[in-house]
Amino acid sequence: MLSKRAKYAIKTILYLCRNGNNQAISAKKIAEEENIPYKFLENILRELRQHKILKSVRGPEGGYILISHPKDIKVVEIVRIVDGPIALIPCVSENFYEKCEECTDEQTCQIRKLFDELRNAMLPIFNKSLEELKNL
Amino acid sequence: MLSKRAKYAIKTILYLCRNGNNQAISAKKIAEEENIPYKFLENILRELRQHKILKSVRGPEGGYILISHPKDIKVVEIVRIVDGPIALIPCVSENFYEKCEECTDEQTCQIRKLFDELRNAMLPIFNKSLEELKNL
DNA sequence: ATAATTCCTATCAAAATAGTATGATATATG
DNA sequence: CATATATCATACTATTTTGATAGGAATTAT
Repeated sequence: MLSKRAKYAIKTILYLCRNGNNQAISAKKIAEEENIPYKFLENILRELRQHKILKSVRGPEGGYILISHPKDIKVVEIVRIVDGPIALIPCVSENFYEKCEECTDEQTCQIRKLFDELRNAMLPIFNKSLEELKNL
Repeated sequence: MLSKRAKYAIKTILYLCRNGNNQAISAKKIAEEENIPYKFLENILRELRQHKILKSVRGPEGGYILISHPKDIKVVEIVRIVDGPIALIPCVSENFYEKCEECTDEQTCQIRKLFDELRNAMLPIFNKSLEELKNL
């Protein structure tokens, strides 16, 4: 399952997309409009800023602004930042690889092969840009 | 992520496949051979039995036997029994549908559209039979 | 009778998830 | 400069899910 954190993150970025990236939009406003718990959103926004998805402006009239154009932000980036791996088992993850404890031979593991296929099927969907998502 | 429960379940069924479905195989043996905690496995086996994936024989020389031929058992069945929905958000699940709390309009929700596409991309992979999985 | 097994319910511990609290820091504006 | 409005940072808490264990009852081949 996608975490609420990730869902909120995507919603937030979609919201920022819709509102142009000229002026900063405050966490408060995003929280109200998108129905996201304010303090929880703050955490998410900080994480997105630290990963250079958006930048912040402090003080009154401050808020958050997307760094890149929506066409250059992929859904997969957001999900990886917030939720971690796309793959459903860690031994087929590109970005968060981990060996399975009990697995004796990765090369012949049938479960691994299946979930590798699965990951490859999922990736093209996750690779869509926020621009494409907006126009779905 | 796939739960260990689901992974153990698939491994168990693959093990039963390999050993033919003539004679019952005990939980003890499966646990040892496949490195699954015995008591945890018992729970999983019971669930699979209750869902008619396998049948049990009690007493000495007892154990578990697959009910159907591996070609007639789909990975997706096992995952749904053990882990629940395939879809990453509940509002696009066929078998475990739930409305998203905050969503105002499902028809226009872009996140929903994306995860519906995702689910449709995942399904063909999950629909493989255990027989196919064995021969991957 | 015995031992090997499934069957069942309850319980537990650890980890992940979702959210809250508190307060420091920065800054536009009057 | 004072104030109000923001972000920034860390730590905490509550709830749910996951992974596993405990203890014993019921069944049955030998």
